[in-house]
Amino acid sequence: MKTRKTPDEILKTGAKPATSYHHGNLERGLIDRATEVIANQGVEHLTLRLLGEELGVSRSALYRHFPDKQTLLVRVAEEGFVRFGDALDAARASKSAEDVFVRMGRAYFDFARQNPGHYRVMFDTTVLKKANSAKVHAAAKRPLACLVDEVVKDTPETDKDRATLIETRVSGLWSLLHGYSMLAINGHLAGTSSSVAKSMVASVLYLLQGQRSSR
Amino acid sequence: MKTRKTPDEILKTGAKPATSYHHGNLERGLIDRATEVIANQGVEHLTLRLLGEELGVSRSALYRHFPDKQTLLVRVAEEGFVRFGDALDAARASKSAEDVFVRMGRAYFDFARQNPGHYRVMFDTTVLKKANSAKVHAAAKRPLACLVDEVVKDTPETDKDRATLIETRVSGLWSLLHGYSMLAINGHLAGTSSSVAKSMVASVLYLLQGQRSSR
DNA sequence: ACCTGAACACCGTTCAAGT
DNA sequence: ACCTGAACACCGTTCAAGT
Repeated sequence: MKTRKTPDEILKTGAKPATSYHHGNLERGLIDRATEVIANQGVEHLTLRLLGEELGVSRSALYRHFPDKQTLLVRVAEEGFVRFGDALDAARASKSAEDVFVRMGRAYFDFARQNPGHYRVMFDTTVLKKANSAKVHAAAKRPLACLVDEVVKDTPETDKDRATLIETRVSGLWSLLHGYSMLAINGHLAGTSSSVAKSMVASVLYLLQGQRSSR
Repeated sequence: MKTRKTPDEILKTGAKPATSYHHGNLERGLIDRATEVIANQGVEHLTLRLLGEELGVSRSALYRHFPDKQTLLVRVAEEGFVRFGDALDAARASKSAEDVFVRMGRAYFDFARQNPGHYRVMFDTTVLKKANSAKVHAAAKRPLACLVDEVVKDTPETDKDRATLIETRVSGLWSLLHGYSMLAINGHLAGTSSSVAKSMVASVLYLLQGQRSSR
């Protein structure tokens, strides 16, 4: 357990981890290993002692790179938001407007299910609440901005009270996707992985249909 | 801080808490106080030491009534599910079918916002996952059963693949409500309390409209 | 500049001992 | 039967000391 390292890790961190960490890659190693532990066992099982042990480093070595454990988690969340934003952004390349929302819905849901550790840390209150890092807050805005952009495009300018309608549409879509993601991650949704995904897509289309009928 | 007690608490637990706990009301006191702490400060701030201190009892007194801390949390969740089920059930008394879903949506959302501590513990994975209490699992089923019942009523029997449609409709409504609840609790939704509630109701109606159009 | 290792103040849990 | 208080094995964090 103590020296469990995949070939990839050894490659990444150098052949002599105990000394190579003197050259500045411990920070990277801490983030990567923390991400793995969170994904596999959940945030609550991440301890600095275990982290140090697995990287072949003292348990207080972290403090040379981060003010505290919380800040390490903020960094994990930040990288999650960037990847999440990329995934949502990539899903926007589509022809029909309807297809965009289905693709974004799938991208959202897939990211959450494939990166449950990341997703939980990203939307956990305690981690982001008092994070004074401007970077993480900027990164957190981008995924939502993708959703907002597409809703704006899909909402005619002729509408009276257009701003309110847009806000309602965005919060509705986001809530639906966040709800499906959280319930799926926490094992509350019965059925196979693909049947749940089908339900999710159907629900996005149902909601979209209702939203559009109000135009 | 150590002996902070409201008049209500003293009334509930007796005038001489240190001795009255010998008569079997410590279990009740632990659950009530834990509920308050979780609601006000979150689960992560609940410690057995603080709990004992505030109830005027040793930190290990809990173990006479619960196997461990986790089981106390399960009891808190269990009582939450009962009250949650009651709230949803009460919302079902209505004339139009459409109104039922709006009322249930409001009841769901209001419960979550008024009992954020309870709601988080109830849907937190780590608490319920390994809870071997049959009671809590039964209590957890009732709120969802309310939603299922109304969807069943609202889905014509003539439908082909009716079971799948019902499952999709239920998971959609539940995800929408859970998403709105969690995002609101965690402070991710902008706007006033009532404007967010309006958006939530509008989204429920949008989703419902889409679901019904597929009949 | 970067890491170690002992120390500190916490935590949940156990258990012999008190009443 | 119910609770105490010391003890144990953990935890995050600090800091003087090593290289």
